[in-house]
Amino acid sequence: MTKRPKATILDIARAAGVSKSTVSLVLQGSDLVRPDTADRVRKAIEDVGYVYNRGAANLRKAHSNVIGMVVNDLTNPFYAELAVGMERAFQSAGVVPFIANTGENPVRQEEVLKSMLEQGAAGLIVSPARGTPPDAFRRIEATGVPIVFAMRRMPDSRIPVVAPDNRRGAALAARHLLGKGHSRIAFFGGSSDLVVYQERLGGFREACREYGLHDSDVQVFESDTSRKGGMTCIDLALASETPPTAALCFNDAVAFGAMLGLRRHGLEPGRDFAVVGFDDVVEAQHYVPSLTSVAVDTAGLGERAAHIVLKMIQSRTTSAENHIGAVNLVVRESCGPDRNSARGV
Amino acid sequence: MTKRPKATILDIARAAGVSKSTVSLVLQGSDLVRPDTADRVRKAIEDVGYVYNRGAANLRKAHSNVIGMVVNDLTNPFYAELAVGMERAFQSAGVVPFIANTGENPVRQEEVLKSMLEQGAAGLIVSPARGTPPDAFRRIEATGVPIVFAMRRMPDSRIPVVAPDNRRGAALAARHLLGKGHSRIAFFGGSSDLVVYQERLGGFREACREYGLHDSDVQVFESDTSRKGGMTCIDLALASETPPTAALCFNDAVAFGAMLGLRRHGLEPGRDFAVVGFDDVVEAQHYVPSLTSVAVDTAGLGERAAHIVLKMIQSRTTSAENHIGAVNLVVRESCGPDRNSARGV
DNA sequence: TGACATTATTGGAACGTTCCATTTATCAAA
DNA sequence: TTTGATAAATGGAACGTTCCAATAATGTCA
Repeated sequence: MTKRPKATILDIARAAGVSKSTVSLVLQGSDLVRPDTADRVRKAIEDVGYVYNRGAANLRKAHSNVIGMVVNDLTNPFYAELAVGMERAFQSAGVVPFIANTGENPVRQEEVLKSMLEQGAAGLIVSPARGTPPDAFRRIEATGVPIVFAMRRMPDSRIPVVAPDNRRGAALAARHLLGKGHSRIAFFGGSSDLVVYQERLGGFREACREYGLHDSDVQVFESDTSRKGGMTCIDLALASETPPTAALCFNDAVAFGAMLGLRRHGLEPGRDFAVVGFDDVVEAQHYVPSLTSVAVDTAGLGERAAHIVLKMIQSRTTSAENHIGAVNLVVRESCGPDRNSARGV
Repeated sequence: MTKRPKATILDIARAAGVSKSTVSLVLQGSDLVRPDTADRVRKAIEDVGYVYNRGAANLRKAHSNVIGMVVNDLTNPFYAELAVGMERAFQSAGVVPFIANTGENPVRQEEVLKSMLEQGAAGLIVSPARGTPPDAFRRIEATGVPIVFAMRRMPDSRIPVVAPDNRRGAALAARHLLGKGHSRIAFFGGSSDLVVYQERLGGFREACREYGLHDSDVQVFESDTSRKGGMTCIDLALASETPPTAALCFNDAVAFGAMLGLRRHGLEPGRDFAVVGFDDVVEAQHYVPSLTSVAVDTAGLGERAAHIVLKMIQSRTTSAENHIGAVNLVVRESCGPDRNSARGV
């Protein structure tokens, strides 16, 4: 419809009878311009329907104001929550972050990161896709753009990380299960190419050892970190010679899947088989039976990550402390009652 | 760390022993440059770790390649699915969309849209926040940037819309319930400031009239479009003098909430009270009881919307046909058996 | 009133790219 | 060879902003 070329700072200057420099000052909210002139300029801006050209501005300015968050799976409510936490922090800092989804696809991730960089992102928060090659972030590190990993991390990278205390969380959950008297216990879901997996499994194994189980006694089933993956795990577990009676799942999605699978086998989660999840997504408490899970304060970690990049940008550094968030086990129905009625709660 | 100023096209030119124009041509994949020269240039690009400055380019070029999707609530899996559908379409077109969340907040939405525009967005897909003022998009229309509404729309706006056939979907669901013999039936959730609400409620009422019910016979409870809202609705409904025996819910979130609420009242959804949702999010089939819902092909609509903006951008027009997507009722457990055992099915 | 300090305003260069009009290299045919 | 045509490469202006140095306007005080 509107064919007229978009208005620039010069058009405004003309309309308000001032120079482009003055308009620029007004745009930046400088107090070097007399209030009534500023008003006149603002009015002109309004009148011509001017839209600021950030691209042009960034050409001169040191910093752009775009911050990108690259997440591996937006359909997972867990990451959506993370994104929302970050947004909150950014909002109060007056910046609008751009979110991009990689759908757990390293190739897509590459494209997305490239695009963010080209757009002149001032900072990046990334939860890397599964299977990201080790050198994927070298390029970015070289550019000096502040970047932090959230929730997930790369094997040995100097990029700061914001994540929950996976090891401790898993140990907490495992101890709870073991304390209930389960002796054949399994770990469901995830795969060893994820650092998070190693941490969680590590914590799990640690707790098992504390209770005198050998590594060979605990069964571990890798799978997708999805509902489907959880169903696969339970199928395999129940088919084994000595089926476990309890499982800690890599995340809540896997746990939901496992519970679904149990029902399919005619077993009731909680009563016949104890299930514990990880992440404590909102659904966990509403599910039937409600899911015992390790709460990690997702949104809080998101906010934290946002603050860290913001600070990195401001102090133009590329390094920061890692932040390992506290975790706690929230016990609900899915982990069932004590097995060994002799023991305490 | 890296303090060296970032490389420009000129640095590459120097390194490759050509002119900046040649580098520019290579960057654009032009075939006007001799293959071996192109290779030399590409090598130089690689060597210096050059990152393309899209801002600078857009200053000269007509179109940028950023497309924004502004969604009202990313934590709602329904909208996350929508976003993913769009991404798929954009990906195969080689563009990286930027997602921004408004969290159902019109003020935030304003900021987000402004930012997208300033960034030079070539096109926009928006599902407007609840309570968006009627003139919120006038600014954007004036700029001539292609924009389409997805899932939600504004009262009377000429902006093209991609949405499911809400009226028909609601009618379908209501007829199913009425056909089962329910005569006291309610509509749960949503509020009249949403066009979608009016459409769904309209279809619902239409079906009720077909079955001889008066408008006064059907009970309507407005609420948040969330789980919490659903719980409120069921509380109110059960407290009424003539409680309904079935409800169509504004969306699946409300339906989940209603089912939760029912349990709290000692009633079993499906058996004691029929619940039908809308949108058919992935959880619907996994819930216990599984939720009968109106499927709208969310991701498909997302793709559709993406294609439409893409076409609008290409043909530099600001108008397009609306797209009303087909819907169908997927019957599961939550709507229970027939009431009147004399009747069919 | 003049001189000076202070406050407001301004012109021009620069940012990194694209695109057009040219120039230069290459190749075929005469 | 020379010529002409075609292919390849190039210099410079332009895009819309910021920032600096410089100028113009205003205010203060003797």
